[in-house]
Parts: sequence; C-alpha cells; structure tokens
Amino acid sequence: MVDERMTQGDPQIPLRSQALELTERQRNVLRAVVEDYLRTAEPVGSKVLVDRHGLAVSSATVRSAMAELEALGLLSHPHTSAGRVPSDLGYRVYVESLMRESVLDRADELMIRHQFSQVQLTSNEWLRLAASILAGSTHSVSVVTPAKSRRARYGHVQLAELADRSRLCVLVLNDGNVVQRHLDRSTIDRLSPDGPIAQADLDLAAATLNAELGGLSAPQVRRRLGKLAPLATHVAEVVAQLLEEADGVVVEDVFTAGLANVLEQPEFAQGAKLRGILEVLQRSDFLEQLVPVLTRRGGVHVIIGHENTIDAMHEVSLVFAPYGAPDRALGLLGVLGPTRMPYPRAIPTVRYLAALMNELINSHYAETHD
Amino acid sequence: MVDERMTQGDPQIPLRSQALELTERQRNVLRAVVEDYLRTAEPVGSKVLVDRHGLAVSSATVRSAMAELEALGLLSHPHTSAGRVPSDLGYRVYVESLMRESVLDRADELMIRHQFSQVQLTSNEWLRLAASILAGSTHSVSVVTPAKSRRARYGHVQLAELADRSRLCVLVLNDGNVVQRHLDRSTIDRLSPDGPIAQADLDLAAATLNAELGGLSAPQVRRRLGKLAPLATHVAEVVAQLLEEADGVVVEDVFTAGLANVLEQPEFAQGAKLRGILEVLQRSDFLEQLVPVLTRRGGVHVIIGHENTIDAMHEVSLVFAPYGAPDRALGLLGVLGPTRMPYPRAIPTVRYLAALMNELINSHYAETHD
DNA sequence: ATTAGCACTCTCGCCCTTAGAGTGCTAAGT
DNA sequence: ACTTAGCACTCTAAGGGCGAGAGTGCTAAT
Repeated sequence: MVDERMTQGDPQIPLRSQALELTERQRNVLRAVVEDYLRTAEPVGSKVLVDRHGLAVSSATVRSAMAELEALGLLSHPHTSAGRVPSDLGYRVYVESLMRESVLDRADELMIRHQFSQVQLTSNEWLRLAASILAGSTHSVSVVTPAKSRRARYGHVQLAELADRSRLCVLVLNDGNVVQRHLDRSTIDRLSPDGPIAQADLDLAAATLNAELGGLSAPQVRRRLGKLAPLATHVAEVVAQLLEEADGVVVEDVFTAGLANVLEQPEFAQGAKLRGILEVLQRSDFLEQLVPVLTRRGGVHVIIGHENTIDAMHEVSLVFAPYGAPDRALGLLGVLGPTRMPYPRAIPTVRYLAALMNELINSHYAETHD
Repeated sequence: MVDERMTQGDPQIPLRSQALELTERQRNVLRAVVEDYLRTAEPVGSKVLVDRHGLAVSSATVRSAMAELEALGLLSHPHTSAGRVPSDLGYRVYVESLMRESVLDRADELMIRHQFSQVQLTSNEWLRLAASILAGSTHSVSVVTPAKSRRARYGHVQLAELADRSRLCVLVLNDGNVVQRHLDRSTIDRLSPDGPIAQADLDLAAATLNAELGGLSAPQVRRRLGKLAPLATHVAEVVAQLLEEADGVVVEDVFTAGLANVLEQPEFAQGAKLRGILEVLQRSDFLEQLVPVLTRRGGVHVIIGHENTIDAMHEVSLVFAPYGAPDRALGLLGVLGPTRMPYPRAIPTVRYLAALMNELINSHYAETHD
C-alpha cells in the first residue's frame, strides 16, 4: 500500500481525491483502465477491459461505470468513439488509493545496490550513477541534485597556486560542496607584506581563516572582516562572496539521464510538446516548486500533469523524493515522464533510491567509533 | 576567407575536395544552392535559384550545372521531381572554398564580450555562459568542456572536516581543476598517532603533501608513497587514485545548452533521428574524436555528416575549436546541429569565442607584475 | 441491478485524383 | 560551342471519398 506521506495536499492541487467516494466497482474499473493505459498507451474500451482483466461483469456494466467515472472527472474521452483515458485526477486517485505493490522487487533492490557498490564515492560519480539507474529503471528522464544545506556555511578553505601561476581559492562548504574562484593577482600581491607573495603566505592566511571562520555563514564572515590581517581579509571577502552566492541556491548542477527515453513515449513523438519540456529541463528551475514540499514532508512526492505550477509541464508527471537530512544537506532525486508514467514502478524505485542514498551516507559516517 | 587551419585532411574523410576542379559557374551554383538550402531547409530548384540569386543565366543552364554537380557528388536529389540538396561533400566544398564572410560582425563581438564582462570568473559559470552564448548565437546545440591538462598533476590538497564529521579530501590539480573524495573514517582514525584525529593532524598531513608532491603525476606520487608518515601516505594513496582517474579523461562534465533549438530544425521534427543524437550527446564521447585533431592543429574544425566516425552522427555536423594552451590545459567548445548547419555564422562564432576565452584567460594571468 | 442488442458516431487507413514543382531532353538560337 | 525556350515526363503532397472497425450510449428484457 502507498504510505500516507505520498498524499498530496497542497494548495496547488485544487481537487482532493479524498472527497470522492467510489464504489468498489468504480475503483476496480478505474484501476483497470489506468493499468491498461499505462501499458498500451492507447485509449481502453469496455470490451478489452473485461477480456484482459478478470472483471466478472459484462462490457455494458463497465460502460456505465466508465460513464460515472467520467462524470466524476476521473476519465476522459479523446472522441466519441474512442476508449477512455485517465485524467490527471484519475491518475491521482490511482496513485493514492488504487495502486498495488509499492515496494520494489527484491531482485531490483539488489541490482541497484550492486551497482552502487561498484563505484567509488566521488560525489559526482555517485550522483551520475543514481541518475543513470533511475532513468534506466523507469524508462523516464531522471534528475538528481547534489545535497546542499539550506544555509551555506564556511567549512575549510585552501589557496592554491597553479601551474600557470594563477591563484585559486577553493572553499569547501560545511555541507561538503566545493566552490572556487580565481583570485585577482595584482590585488593579492599588493597585500603581501614584502614583495610578491609566496605559497607560504597563502597557507598562513588559509590557516588563519580556517581557525577563525569555521561554521560561519556569509553575514557572520562579513562581520569579522576588519579583524583579520590584510591578506586574510581580502580572501575572507572572496569567501563571503562565495558563501552569498551559494546561499539559497537550491538547485544547481543537476544531473540528468535518460533524455532519449522520453522520445520513445508516443505522447512525445512529435517535437512540439518535447520542446517545452527540454527547455524547462535545461533551466531546471522546475525543481524549485518541489523544495518546500519535500523539505516539509519527506517521502515520495508525485505531481501529475496540471497539478504542476509550470505551464510547460502540464503534460508531464514528476515523481520525486528528498535525500539527506532536512537539517543538514538536502538533495532531490526523481524522474520526469509523461502523465502516463509507470507509477507502480517509478514510485518505489525513487523511494528505494532515496533510502539507499541515505543509508550509504549514514553508514559512511557511522563508521566512526564514538 | 576561411583560413587554412579549417581545412580538413584526416583519414576519416575519404573525399578530398581539393581534387575537384570546378568551373566558376559550378562554384556559383553550388554556393547559391547551399545558401538557399541553409535558409529554407527545402530542396532548391533551378527556377527559384535564378530568381533569388542574381544569376545572369537561364534556369536551363543552371539545371545542366546542377546535373554536373550531382555527377561530382556535391548535390543530390531527394526524388526525381524535387530540387537539389547539398551532399556532405557539397557542404565541405562550400565551407572550404565558397563561403564568404568568416568573421563575426563587430556588433555580435561586442554583444558576446559584454555578456562575459557581466559575470564573475567562477569557472563553471563561465563555461555555462559560453555554452549559452554559443547556443543562442547559432541556434544549435552547444557543448563546452572545461579546460584540462593532458596529464593530471598534483597542485594542492586540503583535508576538511565537515559538519557531519566526515572528512573530505579536495585535490586541486595543477591545471586548476578540482577533484574530491570522502576519506574512509575508520582508516583515517586508525592511522592517527594518538586517539581520534584532529583537524590539526589533517592540516599537517596536507602541508606535508603540498610541500612534497607539487607538480607530480600519478606514478610519481606512487613512488613517494613509502617515504611519508602513515597518515600522509594514506592520503597520498587517495591522491594518486584521484590523479589516475583524472588522467587521460578528456571529456567530462561537459556543459550543454540549446538542446531545444534542435527541435526547431525540420530535419529532427520526428523523434527517430533525434534519439540517436540525444544518446550520443548525453554520453558525450563523440568529443573524443575531436581531441587529437584539435590538439594537433588548433583552429576551427568542421565535421560534416558522414565524415563523422560515429554512426549515430551521420546526419549532424560539428563545428568545434580548442581553447587554452595545448601544452597546458586544453578545452573544447563548439556546436552540434544538422548538416544544414548555418556554417557562415557558426564558424566565426566558435572561432571568436575560443579566441575570447583565450584572451580572457591570458589577460587574467598577465595581471602579474614581473 | 445487469446485460444483450442495436443504432449511431467517429477515426483511421486506403485509394484515387489532381495540382504543382522540377527535371531532363531536344531543337533552335546566338 | 554554349545557351535557352519549350515540352513531355515523373514524382510528391494534398485533398476527397469510402469502408472497416472500434466504441459508445441507450433501451428493453432478464
């Protein structure tokens, strides 16, 4: 059964499926229609429905049930003489209360786990792998964002001189993310006490900052600016900028896989609809809408078609979950596909992958002995 | 005029256009056909050709010239009663010796330069911007890779303890790229001389490595492994791994923009062809073939349709250039589009952008006073 | 309530036709 | 010898008509 965390109750969704009281038959018919349509991508008629699913009634009965479901807004009709197609609301009801099996096969779990065990925990590779698994397993487009803390805090800084003799300031944030910026050469050298600066001076400045600024946020760093030596102050200024830039930016550097999958879906065969999707996907600001909900609730969150606040995404569904800890670093992962998304597969996969990533993160850190 | 660096002479290209001696009329007709087709995306007939371009001959004459060009393999016929379309070889001849104006408008140059001046030199933002400009300016898909040195060399390392008490090893390579890996906690603590390790111990180890390993390659680092303290040795081991992983990897973390543009091209309206492209693009290993050529020659390099070694890319053209210094860090940038690529715009744009990025890099480092 | 039967509607695929574009050839003109 | 006008020919793309099939909604009987 689907756990209640998946329940959708945001203002962006006008229609509450809970308000609908369906008869057992209506529920069975709706489920059958959705599942058939998910498989075939073709409007499903009353005849095939009784044939394929073991409904112990005649097609006429099913027809009347379908008509009722259509009146309730759960099904719709492409045209007079076509079968029925689930509406967004129909999918919603299906996802919330009709869908069976919402855990992954043991075999799938092991397969995913195995792939993770094959790769080193370089964060980028890790995310790439997650995206690739998600895409492959659901045949949709997958999106994974790095885990980021809400508030950017100072972690550790290094000042490195490169082969081309430029200086790079690399700031590791408290949450493990890394940002960097080239230092302006002339400014730096001017601040040096005597003549052109040496790596030793830079190391000293870095050590000072690391001792003084650990765990501080951008404004806190700014407040210390005056109290440091000139060179350290200059670097701290850069650090403050970097912190400010990282602050509040929720989605950036997203990893995507399986773009080609979406072309196999008949609903996106012609490019017109695809275009909007691609644009949204490349800007990837569509994830913004997920952040508040996922931070607040956790669990798998499903957004179906018109429930989406972004117009260009009225024909797609999102299945997303957060990973990491809300109080620390939080990341998003999930899939994007047509509203005819294979929910029974996508939802448990996303759930499992989010849980697995949490587990791996925690076990990695739990190896401590305290 | 097109400079000779653009000339294509690799074994992968069986047909050398230089071997073809065309009459002045044939050249004019070919140029007119290509330019018309680039604009309209429709097969061009003899009639419209004399109308639109000021050819002082009749359509019958043009027809015979077209027939000659077709016999030479420069034009082709979709079907009996359609106009002519340039073949890959036709495009090649056009690009090499027929195309006019291969410098960018002054206005475009300023526009691009202006956009660059607006943004801080955080390397990622920089590349993203370049990709975005390229895509916008050529209406194609753009690809930009970070500048990387052929051989990964040690630059500077830092060991940071994060909020979750995990330890991160951040290695800045000599070429300015940054790689990272989490350290295994239990191993680290075991290596500590007395009890759980402190940030001071880590700083010390990092300082040792920075003093000892600067500029070394992976095997060189490996050779030093024994000569360091246990903790430093362990980190150096990780560093060696990171260097090895970075070594030889030419393309990674590519930045792409304008994917949606390609959907506007009629040749990719239906998804079948698009699919292959998307897949290749996401793996982005198609860039590999460019590396040797660009390293050797520099300048703008054009690969048209079947000249491409990758089957899935037989219907697309690439216009790419390297930036950076071949001996130091080298990056690739360029665009990917249908063979009906707007070469007269794409080529100078790519050339200009590569030159601009070189200029910015150099001016940035030249600010030194020595 | 359920179901069989039936008339009705609408789409989809098919064929046919036609209009139009463009060619290649030939014969005449320069 | 090159160019061009003229013309017959070919092929596609678009449109119309037609029939098959699928699916519905209604009604009347169980």
